[in-house]
Amino acid sequence: MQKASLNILYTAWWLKTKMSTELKEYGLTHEQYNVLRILKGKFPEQMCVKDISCRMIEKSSNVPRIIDRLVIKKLVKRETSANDKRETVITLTQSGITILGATTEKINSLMQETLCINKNDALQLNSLLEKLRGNND
Amino acid sequence: MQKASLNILYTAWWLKTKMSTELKEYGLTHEQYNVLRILKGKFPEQMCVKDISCRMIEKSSNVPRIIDRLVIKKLVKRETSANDKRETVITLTQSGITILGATTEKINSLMQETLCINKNDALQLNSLLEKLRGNND
DNA sequence: ATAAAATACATGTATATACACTTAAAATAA
DNA sequence: TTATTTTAAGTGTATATACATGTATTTTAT
Repeated sequence: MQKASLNILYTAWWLKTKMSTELKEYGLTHEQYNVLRILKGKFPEQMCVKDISCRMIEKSSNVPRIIDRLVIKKLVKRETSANDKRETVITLTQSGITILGATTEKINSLMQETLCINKNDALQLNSLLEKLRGNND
Repeated sequence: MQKASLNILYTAWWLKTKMSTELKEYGLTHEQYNVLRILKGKFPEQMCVKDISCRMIEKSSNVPRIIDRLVIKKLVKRETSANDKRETVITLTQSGITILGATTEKINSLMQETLCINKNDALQLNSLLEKLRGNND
């Protein structure tokens, strides 16, 4: 059980490292990539910061600051919402869509090549991880 | 496969968060706790920074700076090695041993209480994770 | 023995995490 | 309507990650 925990933590680091290596080629961090992917999921709709936050893998991510960097690179646009002036709505730019397409392809083939896992194993792994967390969230 | 990756990343974050909550009570971060545990593994022998580094879960951890904080809290002692003046040898202090004992107990019972996994599942999970990484490291 | 290469650690920088606090705006209560 | 509470986002701080660079020491090659 101790070992399983260490194994999960290590594997997560291993995965992140592999992915980050690919992403670096496009000047993206793993977290910036996540935000872009979340935005893509709703595109062409806009999303507010809160909605992005609650879809992040790491729930304590500081999304406003990740967006700062994406704005600098002109991969997203940030505007105050018209309906609710507290909200900031984020939109993927054309440039963001393009870079996301290229990186997603890279990441997918990385997965195909380096993850030694078949469909059954993946299903079993998912169910074990969910069981471990007690399916509480 | 995509889902399995996200599941691993999420579960690692979930685990870290649970552990950090316990550790905070003792003013330790997850990474500081890891360093203390690694030192404990060799105690009463000393360890140099390099040997600690290569035992860290996240291999890119910046161990000198984690040690900075442990030194400030007087949980470890840092000295230049007599044999090789390039090396810095780190020793657990009595205070470090005490705090590590208390936190390890806390962490262990946290694991017992919150991880819904039995021996067989743990073994299976370990083998799936190792398979996924291709047993390359 | 001296020069070159390698090693161990420290340090600098950009980004991220974790969490507290601030501010503006909206929702609710009085 | 006005006051209070809640919400959304931004900002500040400490710590960590990822990686490049610097510096002292040791090893190796010449």
